[in-house]
Amino acid sequence: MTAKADSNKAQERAELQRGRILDAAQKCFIEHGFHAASMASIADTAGMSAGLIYRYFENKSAIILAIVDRQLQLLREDIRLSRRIDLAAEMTSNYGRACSADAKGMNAALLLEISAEATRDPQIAAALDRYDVTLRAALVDWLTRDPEAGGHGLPAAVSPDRALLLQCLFEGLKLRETREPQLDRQLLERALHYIVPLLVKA
Amino acid sequence: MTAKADSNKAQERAELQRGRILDAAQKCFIEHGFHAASMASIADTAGMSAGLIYRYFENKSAIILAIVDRQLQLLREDIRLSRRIDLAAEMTSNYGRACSADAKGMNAALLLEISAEATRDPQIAAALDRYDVTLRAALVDWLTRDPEAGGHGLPAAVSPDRALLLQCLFEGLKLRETREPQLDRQLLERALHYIVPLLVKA
Amino acid sequence: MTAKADSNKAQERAELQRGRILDAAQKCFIEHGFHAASMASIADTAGMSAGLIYRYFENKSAIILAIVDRQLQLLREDIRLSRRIDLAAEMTSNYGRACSADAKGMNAALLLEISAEATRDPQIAAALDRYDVTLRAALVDWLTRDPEAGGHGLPAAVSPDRALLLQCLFEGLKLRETREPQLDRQLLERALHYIVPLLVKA
Amino acid sequence: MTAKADSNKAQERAELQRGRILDAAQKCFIEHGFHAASMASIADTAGMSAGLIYRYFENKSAIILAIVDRQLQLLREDIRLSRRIDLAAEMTSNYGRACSADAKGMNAALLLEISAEATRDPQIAAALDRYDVTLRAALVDWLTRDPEAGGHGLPAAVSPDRALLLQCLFEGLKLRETREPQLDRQLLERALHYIVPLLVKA
DNA sequence: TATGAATGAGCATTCATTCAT
DNA sequence: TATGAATGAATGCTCATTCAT
Repeated sequence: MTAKADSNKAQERAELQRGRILDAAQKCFIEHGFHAASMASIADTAGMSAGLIYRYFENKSAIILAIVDRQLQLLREDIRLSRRIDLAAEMTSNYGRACSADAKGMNAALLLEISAEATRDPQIAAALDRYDVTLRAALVDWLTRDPEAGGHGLPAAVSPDRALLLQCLFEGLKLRETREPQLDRQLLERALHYIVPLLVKA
Repeated sequence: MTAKADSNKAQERAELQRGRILDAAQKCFIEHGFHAASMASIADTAGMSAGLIYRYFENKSAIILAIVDRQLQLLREDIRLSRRIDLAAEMTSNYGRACSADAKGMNAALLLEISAEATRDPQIAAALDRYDVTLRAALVDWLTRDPEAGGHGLPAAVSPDRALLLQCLFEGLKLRETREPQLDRQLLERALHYIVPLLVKA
Repeated sequence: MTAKADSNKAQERAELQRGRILDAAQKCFIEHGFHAASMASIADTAGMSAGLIYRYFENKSAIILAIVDRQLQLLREDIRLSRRIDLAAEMTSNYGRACSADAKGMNAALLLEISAEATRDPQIAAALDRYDVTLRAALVDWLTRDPEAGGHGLPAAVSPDRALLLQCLFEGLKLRETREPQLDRQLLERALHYIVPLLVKA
Repeated sequence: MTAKADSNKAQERAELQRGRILDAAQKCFIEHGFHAASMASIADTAGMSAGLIYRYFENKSAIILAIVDRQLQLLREDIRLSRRIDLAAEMTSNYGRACSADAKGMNAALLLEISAEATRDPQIAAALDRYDVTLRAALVDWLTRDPEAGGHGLPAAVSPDRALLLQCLFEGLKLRETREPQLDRQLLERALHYIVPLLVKA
């Protein structure tokens, strides 16, 4: 089964290369923005020739889209709603994480770039929309579900309001991350510990 | 004093031209983003030649900066905190206003573009920061001030927390505008009428 | 009427520039072929920057198409069928004219390039087809028309055959031009003076 | 003699591979032209890797040259002049044959491509010239030779004229094939049956 | 003041060719 | 023998900016 093993190895390597490219691209996109980042700079950052990138991605748009998908996945994981958690504490500890230009990890600046680009690129808008819809549904479910099932037992009529507010708060906080990465954590924690309980309780 | 009159007239005209250019630029920036919008398209939209723009602005960056300044001014005027207003109602009615590509009025997409650009351009970051600081101070003052003076009489220890939350809410709402311009206003109003009082009351 | 005069002058200049570009392009296309000729080489030959070409032509294809149109126009003028002419003598004297890489004038090598490209590019094929149809119709008319009207009075049933043969001979001769530009003119004249009369006579 | 046998086998295999490559290349050249056809597409069509091609051909030019040689060989075989044949009928039945993109058989589009390229590439021009000279000599011989020896017994002074005309007719017809592959065969046959006898008879 | 022709650097992308495996 | 990853130069094209008019 050498052939099969070889094919596996090749695919593995391909996936590795795609990863290298995406990491580099993310760095560049954060540093310069989607449009201002050049393929040359991405190639340079990835330590490969510009031409090689096109073996792994059809074009620049495909890279952007892949980054968007990866970021939205991370964003989704940013809020874990399986059980009754201390959302305020979680949001506080998430604040500013990966705000620097590291390649992996959800990045606030990138969310802005994505959101801005979504107002023009329908594909990105669609990806964001998919994310929005799933997240909102998960929030509503989490708020409505019985406390014994890890939910908050809110009346179904109220949950959508609260879900919307939570989402706005969450995104407003992400935006703020880019402006005040050094924001006082105690202030933040106090504020969130005041408002979040009021949002998840009847 | 013909000379002085002429000079006044000239300056007036110059200011008018700058306005035309900024209006056109804003339209283009909203439609294509800062980097993708070309000077040619701005000139075209403004109904003048590309070369002429350079008589009024040193380069494209200068236009971007001027747009940022103008937008922040508008944003500042968007929230009037002189007296106790129904903030929830105001925020609801503001939602989606000027979301279309008209030149005047704060535009949500443009705020995103500006915020994204601020993570790279120090001058824009500084402008945003100036705006942030003023707004936060005004909020804190408004929350702390005596009710008789149009404030909410919150304890000075609490106001900063609430001000931060209000700002996050504002901005999260702005971001949401770009994603769900058709959001149900009744849902939005209900949600805001729930949360805003919790933020401005002790 | 300075405005009108200026506009005229500008258009005149634009037409002049287009001409310069087409001349340069033709030279390059003859020398390297449609695909191998680079925009840079065309710009260089035309003595202008590459970017400027795009003010006058949308893209490379548009230049190729313009060249094709110009060449077919010249080809059309190569055969004048208004009266009974000595076609053999005319074809002989046309042979090899403008075979060198000069910019103006029908060029045999370019006809080959055009014909080859027509097998792939539908727009070029359409242009060639238009040319073919008009030429064939003109030939048929010329052959069928009454001798008193400058025609050859051939029966209508025969003219299409002869027109086809004349066209093949004409194009075969063009192809030969590229292979034997130094072909003995006396040999050519003798041959044509033998066959052409047999083609235009009943 | 295992070594010798092995060597024979190897050479045989090499020749086979070269054939595969040429067939694929021809298909690609017809479809896209010499310059627009990529080595990758040739490799793909041949069902092998791009790198392997370079074991059998030094570079792309070498492939083009090999194709030219092979095509001229086929063209040479296309016209059998050993005996008095019905040339008109043969030309008619040949018309449009192999016009499709099959690998074997002379292809009209490819002849155009070759002829066009010959105006630039001296090696291709030389190959074409060799072909021209042989064909012309064969035609002259065929026309001059005694009818009893399968010729047409034309005076030696006339044969060169007729040979030239025949060649122009052949090639003009090849060019026409690319433009009117659906040309009415009856029209064509009638036309050729009129002109060919005039060319081979005194 | 105003134009728009002109430039030149930069962009995304392609492709013949090489080479480690 | 055969692969296909990798390179690097070249290509068509765009665009901020300048400048003669």
